[in-house]
Amino acid sequence: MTTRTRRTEALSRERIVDAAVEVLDAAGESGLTFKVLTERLATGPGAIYHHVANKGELLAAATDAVVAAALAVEPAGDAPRDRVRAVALGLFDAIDAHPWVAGQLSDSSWQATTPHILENVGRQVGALGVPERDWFVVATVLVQYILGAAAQNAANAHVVTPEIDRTAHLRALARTWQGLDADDYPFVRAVADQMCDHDDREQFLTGIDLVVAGIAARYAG
Amino acid sequence: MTTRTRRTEALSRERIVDAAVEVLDAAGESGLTFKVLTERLATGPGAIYHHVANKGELLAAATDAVVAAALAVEPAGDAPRDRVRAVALGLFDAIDAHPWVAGQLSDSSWQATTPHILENVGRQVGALGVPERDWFVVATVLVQYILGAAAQNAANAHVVTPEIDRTAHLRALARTWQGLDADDYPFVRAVADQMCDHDDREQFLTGIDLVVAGIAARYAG
DNA sequence: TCCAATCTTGGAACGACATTCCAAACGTGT
DNA sequence: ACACGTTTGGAATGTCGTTCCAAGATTGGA
Repeated sequence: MTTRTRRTEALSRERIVDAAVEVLDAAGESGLTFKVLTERLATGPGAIYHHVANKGELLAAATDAVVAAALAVEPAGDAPRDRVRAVALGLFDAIDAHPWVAGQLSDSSWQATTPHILENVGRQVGALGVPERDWFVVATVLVQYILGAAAQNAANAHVVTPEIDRTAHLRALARTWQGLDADDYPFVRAVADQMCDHDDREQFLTGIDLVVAGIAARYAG
Repeated sequence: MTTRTRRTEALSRERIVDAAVEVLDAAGESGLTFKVLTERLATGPGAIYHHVANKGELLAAATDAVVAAALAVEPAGDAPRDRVRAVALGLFDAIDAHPWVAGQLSDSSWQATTPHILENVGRQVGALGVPERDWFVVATVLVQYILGAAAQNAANAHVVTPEIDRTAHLRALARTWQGLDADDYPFVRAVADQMCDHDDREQFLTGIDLVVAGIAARYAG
């Protein structure tokens, strides 16, 4: 027999990443420091650095853990449109629940996760009637929209922690938009009220449907 | 007369933001420190803090400056589709030239720039045949795709500074994708070659066309 | 069972950073 | 010429990521 148990549960890369995710969820990206991590794991910095190269790698691993969990659930539904929606919503909700993930999307180190996402989205693309030579372009466009919309939603949601404040915040923002210069911002002033009433998830799904409709239109018989 | 000239050109918020943009372009987000900023402006930290609240505000102001410059050019062309493409490409190229902007998109402090972008994109939406009650949803979807695609492109481009390395890097990445598990990643393996040959700008425009096509399909006749 | 080789741990120390504080220098209005 | 508010720049502070090293724990072989 090789290893049984230790006095305290053994420190491992997985345990460190799990703790990092919990800290990030609770305190955001700026809340993840080696100080709180050592306190939570009851150890020292040196021990952590023995399992993780640096903070960037830790952030990337945490991001990967969240994304992998979101992609683990099989998309339900028969129609390719429904399956695309399911995968997209899974990612959207994951980033909404872990807003710090959005900040990692523009960092290059996380790009190891890209194939994982592309695979899950891409599988639905073929069923959508797209010829194989356009698979990459179409799947990538979908991924770009999904991650872009999720990231911006996370940025908006980041402002208001308590759920109740959302309405008040949107109302205040709408007033700001209404107060913009009438010559410079006619469009923004016109849609200020719509912004106030919109639902983030519904809006996201509308975007997915729009892109899917564009794909269907282009590759229709 | 109030102020004429000083020994050295007076320090101002604008001069600080301009210097910050130059440093960010040259050294990236991690390269912008108060040390290099004080050296470049030949002053001390206290002087800078008298014009700027903190580093976050400075980053937001730099982002705003870049975005505002990109939106300043009037979109040419008659067809709404061409005008949408012009605005989108302007933002895409701006973020491509200043990759650090992508990292700010998921930060909430920059959101003061959102109306500016939404206005320029939204103006084209009405001409696309979208009824006024859907203006906000459709315009927002477009903005989300534009910023999401540009951000991911910036993340990819960030890896390779010299232009020549791009081909080699893509080829190596394609080999990695080919080597993935055949059962878990059939789609990614199938599109690895397409990924290798694609052009970023062209791919981006295809995405724009796809979304515009979806809009046209939904609101046709 | 004991020993040496190796892996793992955690605390101390370091350099870089954002930010604050303050005293001197500057310009303005009287 | 004088007093007052503004602007400046350097010194000082606390936090952070990271490195280093000596002690502790574990493993495989004699």
